[in-house]
Amino acid sequence: MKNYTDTLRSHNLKATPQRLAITDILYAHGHISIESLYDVMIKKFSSISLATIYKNINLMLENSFIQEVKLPNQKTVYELTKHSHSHIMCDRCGMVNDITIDLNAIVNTVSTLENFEVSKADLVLSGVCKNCA
Amino acid sequence: MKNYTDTLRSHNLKATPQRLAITDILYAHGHISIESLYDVMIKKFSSISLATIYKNINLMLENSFIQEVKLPNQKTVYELTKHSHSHIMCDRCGMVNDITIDLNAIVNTVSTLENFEVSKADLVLSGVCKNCA
DNA sequence: CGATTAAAGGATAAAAATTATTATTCATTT
DNA sequence: AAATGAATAATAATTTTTATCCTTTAATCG
Ligand SMILES: [Mn+2]
Ligand SMILES: [Mn+2]
Ligand SMILES: [Zn+2]
Ligand SMILES: [Zn+2]
Repeated sequence: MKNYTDTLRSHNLKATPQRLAITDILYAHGHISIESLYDVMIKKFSSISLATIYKNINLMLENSFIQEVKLPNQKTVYELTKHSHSHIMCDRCGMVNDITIDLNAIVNTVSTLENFEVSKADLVLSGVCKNCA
Repeated sequence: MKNYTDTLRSHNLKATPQRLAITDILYAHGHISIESLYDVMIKKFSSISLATIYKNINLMLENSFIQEVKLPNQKTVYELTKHSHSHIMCDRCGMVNDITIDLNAIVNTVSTLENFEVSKADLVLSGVCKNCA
């Protein structure tokens, strides 16, 4: 398991046990909601406050250490920041996975056609995963 | 201005003045948040309850009369259900506009490559609009 | 129409989610 | 090891959303 101490520090975040745990959990789960994160954290830190979760998640968001993924009909999930990518989400089991798609063609089309300077593309494809099919 | 009485009824919703107003506002604004919707409604119905807004929005969502659009870093907005489309959102002024893009190629690629049965694609391109550029 | 009835609205309380405050504890620097 | 600024836990406060209860009203039918 990777040690995120230096990564946290490089984002101007002190490497506390709680933050290292949050990071490990994000790494292990890929995508996780505040609620689930708290459920996992409380097992390691029996007296952790939900406010600590929120504060850290918000701080990490501000520092772009993590990013949020808003999903249709489901709670927002968070993940460690990685290369730009899209998501598939299963309506049956709730699974969320990364997918890498080239959206350049679309971005270029919109840029010129709409005269809109695109800086980010958030795409979520929902449907039924292979396990649930 | 279109009269939505029959449209509401066809979705099994009684055509009350409040609902007709909500519908008109959605039509006029295109995309609107709960908060803004309430601000506009209170001008017409000085004693309307925020709960009525929520109840109606949730009902209309269930009946697919309207749909919600989740946006990065901004509050969820709602719009009248129309043909499937994507959105551009300006990070400066908050503008949200519809765009029509053919995502079939992408959907097909993902379907086969990931063995995932796609039923919906939610795409939001954020950046800077022409007015703010 | 005018009565009937199921549904909707308004007021309000309650619950859930998020943010703010503050004393205490801890990570980092010296 | 001590100092210090930041993070945590506990808690309160705020915001957002849903539930309840009673009144009002839209739709139906004679
Ligand atoms: Mn992801
Ligand atoms: Mn739209
Ligand atoms: Zn599934
Ligand atoms: Zn703009």
